[in-house]
Amino acid sequence: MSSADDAKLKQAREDFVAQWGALGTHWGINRTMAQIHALLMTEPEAIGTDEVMERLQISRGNAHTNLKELVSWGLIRTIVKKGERREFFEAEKDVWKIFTIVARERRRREIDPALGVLHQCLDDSRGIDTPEGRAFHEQMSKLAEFVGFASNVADRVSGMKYGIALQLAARLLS
Amino acid sequence: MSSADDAKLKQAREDFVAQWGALGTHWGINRTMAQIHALLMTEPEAIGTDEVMERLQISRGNAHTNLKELVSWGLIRTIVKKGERREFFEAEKDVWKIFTIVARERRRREIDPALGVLHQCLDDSRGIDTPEGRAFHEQMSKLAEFVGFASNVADRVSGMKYGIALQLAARLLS
DNA sequence: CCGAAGTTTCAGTAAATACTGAAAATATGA
DNA sequence: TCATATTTTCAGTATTTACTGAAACTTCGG
Repeated sequence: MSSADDAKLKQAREDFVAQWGALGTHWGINRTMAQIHALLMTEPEAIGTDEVMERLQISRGNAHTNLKELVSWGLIRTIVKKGERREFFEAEKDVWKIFTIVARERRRREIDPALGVLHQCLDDSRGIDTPEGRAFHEQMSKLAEFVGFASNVADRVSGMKYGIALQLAARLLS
Repeated sequence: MSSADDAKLKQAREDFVAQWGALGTHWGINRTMAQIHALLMTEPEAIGTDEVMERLQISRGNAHTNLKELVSWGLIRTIVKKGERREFFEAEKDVWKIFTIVARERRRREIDPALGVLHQCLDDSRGIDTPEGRAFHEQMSKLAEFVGFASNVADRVSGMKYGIALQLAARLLS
C-alpha cells in the first residue's frame, strides 16, 4: 500500500524540516536557512527556488537570500539542467563533509574574532606595571593561548579524512 | 607612573568587556551575559550586583537575570563575605574549566535536541517501503549515527583532565 | 534589440529577543 | 515583630533580527 507509505514519508519529512529549522536557532543559524538545508538534505532531486518557496511557504526574497547563503557556506550547490533556464539546488549529503564545513565556518565566525580581541587586549596591557595590570595581562595570555590552541586542533580535525578521524575517535571512546 | 598605568588598564579592561560582549552574540549568548562574564574574569575581587550595574550601565533586573544564568552555567559562583548581607560573585578563571563548562552546556542545548529529532524521524520512517522512504530513513540513520558519535566524543574530551587533553592535542598537531 | 523568464535587491514590516524599572517577595537583625 | 536591606519577578518597551513583496536588474532566445 504505497499511498499510505507516501503519506507517512511526507509527514516524517515535514516534521524533520520543521524541527531542524527550530534547532537551527540554537546554532546561530536562522530558521529558514536550517529548514532549506533540511529540505534539500532529504530531497533526492535538485529543486528550484519556486519549489522551495512553495514547500516552506516563504517569500521569494527569503528563499533567495538563504539559498545563496547556503551556497556560500558550501552546504548546497547549484545545478544547471540542460534545457532549463533556472537554477536548481542540491545538498551535500555526506555527514563528514557537512561537519567539516560547519566546523570551519564556526571557527571563522566564532573563534577567529575572539582570538583577535584577545591579542589586541594582550598588546594593550603589555607592560602595565601594577599587580592588577599583570594579573589582567596574565589572564588574557592564558585565554589567548588556549583559544589559539583550540582553533588549531579544530582545524586539524576538520581537515582529516573521515577514516582517520574515526580511528582517532574510536581510540578516545575505548 | 602608576596613574597612567591605571588608566591604561581601565581602558584595556573596558575594551575587553565591550568586545567580548559583542562576540557573545555569535555564540548564542546574549551580550550582557558575556559582558558580565568578561568583567568578572578580569576582576581580582568578587563584586556585587550594584557594582555590576554601575560598571556596565545596566538595570538591576538585567544584571540579576544574567548573574543567575551565569551561576546556573557554573561560570561564576556566589561568595558570601562575613559581615555583608548581600551576595558577591566571582568568575571561574581556569580556562580548561571554562571550556569544559561551555562544551557541556552547548552539547546539552545544541546536540542533544538534534539527536532527539533525528531518533524520532528515524522511528517515524521505519518500514516505509518505497525507494524514497528508504533513502530518507538511510539519511536520518547516517545523521543520527554521526551526531551521536560526535556527542560522545565531545563528552569524553570535556571530561578529561587538562594534562591528558593537552597530550592528545599535541599528538594531533605534531 | 526586444520581450519574457529568472534573479537580485531593499525599503518597509513583522517577529523574536533582550532590557528597564518598579513593585512584590524574601531575608536579616534589632 | 517591625523596619530595612536585598533579591526576584514581570509587564511594558526598546532593540535586534528576519521576512515580505514588489521593483530593478540581468540573461537569453528569437
